[in-house]
Amino acid sequence: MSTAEKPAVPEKPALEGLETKWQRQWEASGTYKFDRAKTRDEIYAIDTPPPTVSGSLHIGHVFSYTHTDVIARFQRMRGKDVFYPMGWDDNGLPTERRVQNYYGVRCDPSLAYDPNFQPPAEPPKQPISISRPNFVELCLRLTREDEKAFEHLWRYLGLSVDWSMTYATIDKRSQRASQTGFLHLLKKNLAYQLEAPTLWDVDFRTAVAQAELEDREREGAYHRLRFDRADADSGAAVEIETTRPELLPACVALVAHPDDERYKPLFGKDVLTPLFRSRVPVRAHALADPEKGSGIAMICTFGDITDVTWWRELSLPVRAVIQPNGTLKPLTWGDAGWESQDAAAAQKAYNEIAGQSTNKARTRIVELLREAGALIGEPRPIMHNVKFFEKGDRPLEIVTSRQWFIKTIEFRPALIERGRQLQWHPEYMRVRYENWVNGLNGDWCISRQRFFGVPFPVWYPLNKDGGIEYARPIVPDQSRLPIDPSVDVPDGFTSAQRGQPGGFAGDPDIMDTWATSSMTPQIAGGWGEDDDLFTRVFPMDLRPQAHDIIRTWLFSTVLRSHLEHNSLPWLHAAISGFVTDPDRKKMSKSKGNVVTPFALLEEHGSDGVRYWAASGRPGGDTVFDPSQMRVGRRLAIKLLNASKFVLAKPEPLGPITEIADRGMLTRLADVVDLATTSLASYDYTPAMEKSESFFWFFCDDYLELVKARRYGDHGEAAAGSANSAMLLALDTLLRVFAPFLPFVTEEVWSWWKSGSVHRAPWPVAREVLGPIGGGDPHAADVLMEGCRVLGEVRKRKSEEKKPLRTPVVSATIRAPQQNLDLLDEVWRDVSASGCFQASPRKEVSETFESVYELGEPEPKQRTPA
RNA sequence: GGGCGGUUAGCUCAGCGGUAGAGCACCGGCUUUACACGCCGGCUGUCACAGGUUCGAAUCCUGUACCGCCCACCA
Repeated sequence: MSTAEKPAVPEKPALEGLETKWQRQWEASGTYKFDRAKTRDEIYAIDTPPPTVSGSLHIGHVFSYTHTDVIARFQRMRGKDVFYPMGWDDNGLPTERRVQNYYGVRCDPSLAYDPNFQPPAEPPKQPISISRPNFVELCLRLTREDEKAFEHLWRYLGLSVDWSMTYATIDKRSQRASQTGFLHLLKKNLAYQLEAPTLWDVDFRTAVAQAELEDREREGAYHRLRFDRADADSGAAVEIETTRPELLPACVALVAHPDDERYKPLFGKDVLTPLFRSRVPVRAHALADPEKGSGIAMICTFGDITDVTWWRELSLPVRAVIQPNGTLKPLTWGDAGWESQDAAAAQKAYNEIAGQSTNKARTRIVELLREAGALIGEPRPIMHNVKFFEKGDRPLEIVTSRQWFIKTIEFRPALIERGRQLQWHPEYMRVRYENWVNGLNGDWCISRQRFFGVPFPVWYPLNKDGGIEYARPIVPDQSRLPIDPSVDVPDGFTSAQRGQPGGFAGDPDIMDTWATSSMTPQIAGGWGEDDDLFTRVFPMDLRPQAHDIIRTWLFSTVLRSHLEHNSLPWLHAAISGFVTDPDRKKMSKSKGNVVTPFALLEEHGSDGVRYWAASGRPGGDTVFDPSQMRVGRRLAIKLLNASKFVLAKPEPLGPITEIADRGMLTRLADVVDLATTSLASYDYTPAMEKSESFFWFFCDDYLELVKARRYGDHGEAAAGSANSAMLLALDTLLRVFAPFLPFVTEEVWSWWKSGSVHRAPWPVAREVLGPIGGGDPHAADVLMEGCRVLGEVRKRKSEEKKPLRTPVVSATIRAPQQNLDLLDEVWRDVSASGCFQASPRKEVSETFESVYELGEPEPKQRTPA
């Protein structure tokens, strides 16, 4: 299938419509179909990031997914069978939130399923409460719509995905993999359940993981409070500073540094909390910072993570006041755990804040403290960082609840080692991973008190009194997975026994979205259900992703693979940066600076947008820049037109003998080598850049230089040499550009070749140099000298404001001997291209000060051949 | 507080030990038989700053400043 009989070169080639035309053709021909008959070493497997379908796609997605596609296309042309599925992340809170707003509904798990429920056409002001199954149905309905829109965009962008291999993080396969993985961990005692203080979002009313935290700067204030000594004989008081005085009723101790001379005498002694008159000990702990506040802090259950550490390490009692909804719980002072030297006064004070949110309670308790004389001075306003759930609106609290955890902390050294085995692109991103692993302060909490997600495949027996026996979970046989314990019944029970004493109860929680996403290599690779496929693709070759989710997605995937398979999930991680606006801020929906990607693809062409994306180096943030897209579009158009010119004579017409042709191919071979090296090392940017600059040289200098000869001005052999050389160059260039500009290269390829350029072999220098018997650096020097002189002539004509076809009547070329010698060898082409009417005088000179005398341009052109 | 990137022409960036580069923008030309969605030419810089290594530094080392980001037990 060398060349077609007659090339179908359009009269006026254009980019418009190529996206639609070729995405259809690729689908019809199965161009990107994965061939599962191949063995692991013949396969290049990609663990695609499943985009969150409930969010909208923005230009950042187009940017980073293009990078992956460039690599995929390169590897495919290198002969690998590319395993490139697409996933959709439809699991979790973002979907829930979108469904709530889109349909105007709220999930109420206590309601029964209504098979006839249909959401109203317009979301009502007052949300409708619906059952969990109804809610999940709406989630699935909406995500299906979103997924269609995403796929449409991806196809239009030209991602070379095998679209028969999509998965969604909520689908049956994902649920099965997710639940299987969980049960394995449970069996190996690597997953466990614990009632413990947990980071808690009071609006979503769910536990969240450390990886989902973010700091936000908020106003706060230092309040200096006086604690009296409990021993009657001592009047000396202790002063502490706190930003959260409303937690005073939850105070269980004071703490200072063991070496702090100021407080040493107090260690082991008791003090009384103001207002509530609870007796609490003064303790020593190395985490207390003598420089902060007054050097002594109050420990509450629980104000922050440090409180949890102190509480655990000092074996302090629990005195919790924050409820799951963020308000202070009602309680009776004087009861066990709530001892007070003056229960009546404590109760009176507490009643002022009970049931209130932390903010309101804070305001009120400050007034009470002031009245009681326990507030020293006035609160001093400060700005400080407060921990938030990244999707939340109010500061996180710490609430004690029963949650599932995956053991993480004990594997830190092994995980660091895994990170070192992984090849990072760019290399410095490894540091972020190590920072994260080293900073972990607890096991991974994977349970969420939400509705749309993968349920825990666990039931619990109920004892005679109907109490849940958490210590004896009932798990299903693997063959039953996936299951929903709120619907399915454990073996040996009947559904009538649900919730009955002596019966069973399903675990009500769902898994954190990352608990499922951390298994994308297993899900996409068919782990547990198509093990033949799995062994062919796992461990995968590439995980492409952005740097903001190293601590979540990348980390958790490495962890799960380490625990499940004792291996890395992939060999390479390619980390892309962000798209920023011109002020260097990340473009995001919340900042209101996003641009709809589809409009950009239509305006600049997918190839144009991909060109801009490919200019962003791995790991580097890139400015959103439509002018670069225009440059890419121009490049694509230039490819069409140059190809049309080259393909005017689509058959090689003879051996490549002319020196300019040999020089051009020699330079091209260098470009091929460089592009290959750069792409093979995941550094696609130089490949694009060098190919592009060579191509413009090819068009504007080389083609102009040999044009006349190619038209036959110097005989058939000379014309044939040019023709054969430019055909070979075009063939090579189309393949080099194919990963970056898949549409235009495929279009041109179709004019004269059969099959897809994207299945053509990646070019190698040997093939380019074969017809000229190897590289010829001298020929390249000759070519460049010819171009240099041509440049001088053009400059002269431009300065004289004359057309380029203006003849050079006479010339004196001054240059070093070496240059003059080179020029001699290519003079015929230079003379024709520069319109020299006579041979120039040549003078040896160390400087280049040639003189060109211009004549009058010929009024009439010769007719085309 | 610790760390990672970055700082080169108005803009976006390449160069990473040997006389400062590209594209865009801007200005001036040119209907040249592939392309006016084009072509030719021009203008533009104490390579953030300060030291050091070197025959020679944008390039290597040390420090400083600023920008962006990551991490941290921020009472």
